[in-house]
Amino acid sequence: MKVVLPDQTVKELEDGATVQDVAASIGAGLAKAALAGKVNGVLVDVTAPVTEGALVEIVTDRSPEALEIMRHSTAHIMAEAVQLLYPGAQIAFGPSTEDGFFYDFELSQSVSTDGFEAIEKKMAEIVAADEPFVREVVTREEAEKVFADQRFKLEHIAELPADEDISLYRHGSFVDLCSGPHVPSAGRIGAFKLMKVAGAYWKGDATREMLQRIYGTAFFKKKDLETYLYNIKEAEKRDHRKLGRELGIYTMDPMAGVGLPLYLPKGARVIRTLQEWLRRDLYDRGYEEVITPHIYNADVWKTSGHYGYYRENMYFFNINEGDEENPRYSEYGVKPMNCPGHVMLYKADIHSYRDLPLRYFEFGTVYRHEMSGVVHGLLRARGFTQDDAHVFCTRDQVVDEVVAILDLVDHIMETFGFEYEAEISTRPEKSIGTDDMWEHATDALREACARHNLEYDINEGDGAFYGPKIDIKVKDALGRTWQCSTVQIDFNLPERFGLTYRTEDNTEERPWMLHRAIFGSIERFLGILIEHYGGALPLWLAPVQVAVLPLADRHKPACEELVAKIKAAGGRVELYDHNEPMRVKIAKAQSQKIPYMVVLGDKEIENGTVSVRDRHEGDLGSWDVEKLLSVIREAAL
RNA sequence: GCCAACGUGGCUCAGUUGGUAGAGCAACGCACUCGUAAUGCGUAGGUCGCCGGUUCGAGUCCGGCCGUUGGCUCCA
Repeated sequence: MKVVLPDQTVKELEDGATVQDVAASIGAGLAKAALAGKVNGVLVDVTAPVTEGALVEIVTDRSPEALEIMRHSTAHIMAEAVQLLYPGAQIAFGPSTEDGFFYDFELSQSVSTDGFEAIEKKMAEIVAADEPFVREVVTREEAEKVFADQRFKLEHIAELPADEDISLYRHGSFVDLCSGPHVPSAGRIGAFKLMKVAGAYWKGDATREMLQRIYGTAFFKKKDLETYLYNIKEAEKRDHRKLGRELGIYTMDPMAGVGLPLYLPKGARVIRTLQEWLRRDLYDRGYEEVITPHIYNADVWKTSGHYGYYRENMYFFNINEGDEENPRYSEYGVKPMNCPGHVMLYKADIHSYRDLPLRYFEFGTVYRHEMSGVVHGLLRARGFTQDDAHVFCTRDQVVDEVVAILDLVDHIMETFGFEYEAEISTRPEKSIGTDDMWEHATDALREACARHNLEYDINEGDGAFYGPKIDIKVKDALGRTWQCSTVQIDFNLPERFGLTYRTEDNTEERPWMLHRAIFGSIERFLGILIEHYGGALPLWLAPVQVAVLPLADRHKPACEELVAKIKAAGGRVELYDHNEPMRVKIAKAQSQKIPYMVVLGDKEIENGTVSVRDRHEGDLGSWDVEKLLSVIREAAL
């Protein structure tokens, strides 16, 4: 059984304590009450009968686990309220999640957020009534009887192992198939709030019925809920779509088509700066830049296999290469990836083992016809630019190359202060290549991670059909994780395009091919950066680094001179020459998150100084012009 | 693609039970020439996403389409 105790008490007990230990620690009376589920602030599971000397698994009330239990119970109470308010509701699953819980329903009439108030009110009544959660263990036949009118539950029961006991939790009028644990009674539920409704497929299967999912959250303390809601509001202020517009980064025009962002001058500046920054690093690391076409004859896609497998997600078109009288149509496809181009470049020459590894990189803009429902600002667009590279090497060089890529990932993520997680995806069921190749490749990825002291999760069977991969995921301001960097081994394209190299022994060998991207999509990475920094990009990356603010019209000529000097120092600068009071100019520059605002008035012009304001620190006082210029020079690439 | 909600000037939003569109910011003009987060006055700007229906009359009600948002599924 599981007991949730106050944090302080837990410190004195270890897992595996007996009921007597708990009693000794918190006092016999309290323990007895606690184990009976009657002490406020002490959650007690009801999964097992209390017997003297029984082993107790102890969980602190501040532990995530206690919160999870309580949230799951809140989900049950929500489902109870929904069943009372929407008679005939079919219930599906209702687990706790990272920041709350949800429950899936099939209802005769759809719920919208307008219905939340009524549900929350009903939930509050249920909590006030404080009825106990009661666990029951039943046979399959009994369970089928209980859930005779719940088709999703019946389906689920049928899938449970025949010999296994089935546990139910009853609460008030509500009963659900559930392994628990739960709080002892509804009164233990803390502050809760319903958050949103969404559609979700039964069992996550797109071919099954769409259910209505209600999301909510709960905390032990009202204050924690309020903090949570406040944090969401703060995170919304960082939304890259909102900031992207406010800061003049990009825009979307519905006429252009879904998921096709147009980059405004400031957005273009940032993207080009990011590219230039990375380009220099890549040259240092032995990469060579290449440029390949945006469209290819369909034959390329037939050879690569995309024509067969990913046709639906590509943009194909026909063009008349003859004339009106004798039309001769050729089919072309816009590239959804850069690999075939790099493969063709490899094929343009014969290669010796001495050439390897060969590292081609390209800022390649690709177009993928993503499903309409998934596009999301810059984070998931239909057109985007990959910082794509392909490494052609020998079998023995794979580990070193992957290590080098992980080094690069580390350097980039560290520069921006991103925390990231790594995942290795292994061989899926449908895949090509030999066992030996998969084993060697997957081991190479593991070894590279080990050498790099990079911890990773294994995503069994989630590799691409053509090879295993390491994915690197970073978290955005709203806690969502986005895949950025990826390292993939490809058994497919070298084979399909017939790539070879000459070995030391003058035999022909197939090179190994690695795909890798660090930003993944430069535009997506920019979106994540905007949210990460709340729009206040670091000085070296900011589209405008300095705003020059004349105090009055007569100071404009001096300001123009300063602007020229900053430009000459490699700085990006804007002159705020509207006739507005200084506070207005400051406010505007501040809301544009410009790193430095420099004010020129009579005093500064006379002394040859500038008055500098930092977007975070505020007024920095007087600087020599030269000091400002050296800061700018330092930030230049 | 699926479910739901939403769609009013460049942006943020108001518009009562259907009676013929309004504010702030931004823009433009004038005044103010200003010392660190938003000066005053004025001008201009909208076939209320598109198409169809109901009605004497539709921003408002109904249907279809397009788009946006939140999720689900997907992401070579």
